[in-house]
Amino acid sequence: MLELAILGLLQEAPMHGYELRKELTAKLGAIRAAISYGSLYPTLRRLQAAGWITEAAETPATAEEVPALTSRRGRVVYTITAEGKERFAQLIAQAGPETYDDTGFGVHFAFFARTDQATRLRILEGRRRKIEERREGLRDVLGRAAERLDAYTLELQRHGLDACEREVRWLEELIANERSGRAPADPRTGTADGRRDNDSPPTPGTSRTERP
Amino acid sequence: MLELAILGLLQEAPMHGYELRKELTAKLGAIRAAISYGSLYPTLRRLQAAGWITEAAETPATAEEVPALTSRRGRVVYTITAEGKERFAQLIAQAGPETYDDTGFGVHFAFFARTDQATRLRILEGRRRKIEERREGLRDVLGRAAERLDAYTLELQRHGLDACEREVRWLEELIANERSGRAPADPRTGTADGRRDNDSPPTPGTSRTERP
DNA sequence: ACCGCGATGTATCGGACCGATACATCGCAC
DNA sequence: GTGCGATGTATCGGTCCGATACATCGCGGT
Repeated sequence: MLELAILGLLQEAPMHGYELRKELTAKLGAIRAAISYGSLYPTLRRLQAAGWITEAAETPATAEEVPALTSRRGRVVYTITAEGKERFAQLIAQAGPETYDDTGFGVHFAFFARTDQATRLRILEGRRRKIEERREGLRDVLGRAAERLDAYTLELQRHGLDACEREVRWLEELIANERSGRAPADPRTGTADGRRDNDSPPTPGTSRTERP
Repeated sequence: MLELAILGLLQEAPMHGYELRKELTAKLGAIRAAISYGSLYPTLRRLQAAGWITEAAETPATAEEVPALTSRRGRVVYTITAEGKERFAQLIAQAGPETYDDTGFGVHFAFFARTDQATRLRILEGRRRKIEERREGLRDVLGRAAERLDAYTLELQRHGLDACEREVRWLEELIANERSGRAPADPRTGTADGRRDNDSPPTPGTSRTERP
């Protein structure tokens, strides 16, 4: 999963580790707390060994100019390679079971702007199916095994069930949006989106159900 | 986390691995998919080594009786020890930072029936604080960095923000419930904390906001 | 003039947990 | 009588996290 996220982010710009982590946190903040360096750096090493990215020590340009003064330590900048871009496309397109778990889905979704519509649809539907299964499991427990569990456990299940139902509804909206008419596209690619004010708003479903 | 969950479950009854996994899945179904045997068995071994639990091969009672016929393979039954119960109480009471992340909180909450009220309150408030921080982070991104992100990523953040707000509200209810007397509002169970077993722990709040 | 301190930055290590896999038994339906 | 799904125990490689260590930079306080 980290591999996919890194490849996706480096496609926007070369970055060094610290920066990468910040961008990762900003992009995936909704689904995971913060990527640990304990996973980030080994993964970067792995990607480099595989040839998907290259790492280059940041040179302060014209090394002749400023020899050792303010020596500009470290700062390894990572750049994605052509093979890396291929790898990213492949990872995006092929959907394993892990594509539909919480983290996997979140990462895939975060890069939907780089994903073709058919794949987007496939992933959204796969996710919906998975959440529906979880929902049924919770309903079963709440129905059949309710008296075996204490009130707190039951409340936890209810809260989880609620979250499932809500997510299914959210996914339904996204799927409907994806099917009828085109979807919100990355403004940078210029496709299907000129202004984003009130004309064919690219924002997916209006899931803003305000509290009464 | 697994350690805590196993200790908690074995306090209700001795079990063998397969059973333990099923109960674990039923109890924690709202927060994690299913515990892997790849974590369960090593953890059981670890707990046994530490003396928190004992394992005993299931004997078909009166081994003399039925010697080798239908030989009743395997089936190692795990039982919690007195030290294990102490360990459980200690783990429940002491709250580290991991107590407030998604999984940690879920597990702690699932055993609130075995947790004293002061600790419950502390955990609920810690969780609320953590979620509020996550919420602020998401608001920041949606406010400040909105134009740097594509529509899908933004939608993901919005959905996450929505979930945060919802959980904070849920926690508020639970906290209020926990504070004002012990036994909340649900079904009239009469005595709140009089009888101690697994019979009728204080039922948490009615967060059942039905959808029209 | 000096110092601390928080942000920036790279990196490793042990441990928790998962997914795949292997293997054996039981009851039951075909 | 045979396959097949549920029950049941167990290991292995790999991903990721949390703690930790260490170094530099710019800034404000004294």
